[in-house]
Amino acid sequence: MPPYTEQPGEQGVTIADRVFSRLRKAIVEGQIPAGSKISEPELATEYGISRGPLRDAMGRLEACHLVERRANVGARVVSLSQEDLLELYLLREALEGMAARLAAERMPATEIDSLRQLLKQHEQRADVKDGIAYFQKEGDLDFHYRIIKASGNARLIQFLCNELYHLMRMYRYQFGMASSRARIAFREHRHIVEAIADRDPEMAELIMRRHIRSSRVNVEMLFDAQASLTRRQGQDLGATG
Amino acid sequence: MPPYTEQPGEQGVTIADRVFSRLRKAIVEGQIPAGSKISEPELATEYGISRGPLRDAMGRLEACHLVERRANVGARVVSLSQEDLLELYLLREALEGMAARLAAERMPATEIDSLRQLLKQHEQRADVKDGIAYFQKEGDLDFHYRIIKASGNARLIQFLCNELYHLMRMYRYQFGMASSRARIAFREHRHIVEAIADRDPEMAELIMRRHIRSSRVNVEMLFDAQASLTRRQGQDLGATG
DNA sequence: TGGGTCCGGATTGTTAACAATATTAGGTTA
DNA sequence: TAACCTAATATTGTTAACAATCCGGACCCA
Repeated sequence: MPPYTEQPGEQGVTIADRVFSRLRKAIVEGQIPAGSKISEPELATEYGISRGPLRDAMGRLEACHLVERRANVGARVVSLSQEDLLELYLLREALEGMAARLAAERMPATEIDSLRQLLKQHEQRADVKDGIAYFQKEGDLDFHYRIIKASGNARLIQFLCNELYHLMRMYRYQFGMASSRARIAFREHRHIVEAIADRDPEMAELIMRRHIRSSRVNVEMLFDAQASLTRRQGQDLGATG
Repeated sequence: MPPYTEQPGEQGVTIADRVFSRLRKAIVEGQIPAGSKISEPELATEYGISRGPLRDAMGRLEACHLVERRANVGARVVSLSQEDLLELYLLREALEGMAARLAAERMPATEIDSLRQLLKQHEQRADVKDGIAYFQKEGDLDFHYRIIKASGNARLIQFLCNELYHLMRMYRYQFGMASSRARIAFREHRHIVEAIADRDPEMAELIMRRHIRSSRVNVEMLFDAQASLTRRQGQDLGATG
């Protein structure tokens, strides 16, 4: 009875590949809590493998910033912070702005059509109530994913889609930032596509940057509201205690 | 007689740390040729270590894009291409533009002074003939390094200074792009510092982006000239052969 | 009671042997 | 002669045992 059985979406020829995918999913979705310590022997026996490929997988997780290691001490799942999320938004603003610029220069007309269809799908689902969550969760990422791919810049794609993508997903899972911005974001997406279709790189970059910056500001306000709320709660506790 | 003796600049507590630094240096400086295959047992015996920490080090080298691995096949030193270098310049344009923007917002006045002093040193050395090469080789990187650090964005710093920095150094070593642009580049550096001192983020980003784009265009022209040259040589060979 | 030192347990880093995979050379056949 | 199959070989992936390092608690001392 092998304790490790392959699951869909865990493609990869070597054990380290598969356990990497599996661990990444567990971390992103919070099954292994953020900030928690990871014991190598424990995980190894749990997955029914040896420590060798596990350490390999851990190294890759470290490379995409999902775990942090200290020599002779151990590894912890990365702990998410509000500051870090805001920093990530700045990175995305710069890089995805560039991606939009390049997409406007190079994206084939057929793919632009395909992108328009994607937005139409989003529009239909956005009418449904549950659809908003969907839109925020995966649809938005899908859209950005496509623009990045359309940039045709292998390094840009590699960095955003492999190294940062899962970290962003982790933030979405754990902070769960569904918001009233869904409709506004959707409209911004349409403007971006229009700029790309117009072959206007400057405009495409500008709108994409503003789009991401708006998301950032939105999140920032959310954090501020949260902070003032907890502060008030703290005061209440102080009064009653 | 241990075949492995620590060298300066190879700090790191674990064997994997040290061999990683050492391998990285060897690859960047071309002692291990670009595109060449890496044999694990060979390197392991050469460094007097086992394959375990070597594989660990290889994994990290892969993470910063200096080697490429294929399962059950092996690892090769990354082979540099002109297209890839041009892609890298686009990344830098986006990210270092953002870094300059942030630096203009946050860089302490004392550090701005220090940066001015650095430029003064460059100015003095730029007068010397050998100085131009120095300026192009390390001085330029130093300047950009400082701006990036001054951005205060940990992710930005991490990505540019750890993951991409050594790859850029590798390109400089192997393509050796000293050029007549040294003086122009120096003047652009001064403009960037002025914009930062003026606390003008827009301007700082704009100039930095133009600065990097100019480098990119310069390299592009160099490649074109090179290509037409080899093409002509090919024709000559065809005529004489 | 507070601080410091030392020891034991647990965890990580490292090693060498074992298993599985891909490449290459050689032979065979159409 | 060229294409294909087969087997040998070398390389990588994996495992389990060994060594080095760090963390926590007990003990001692001021």
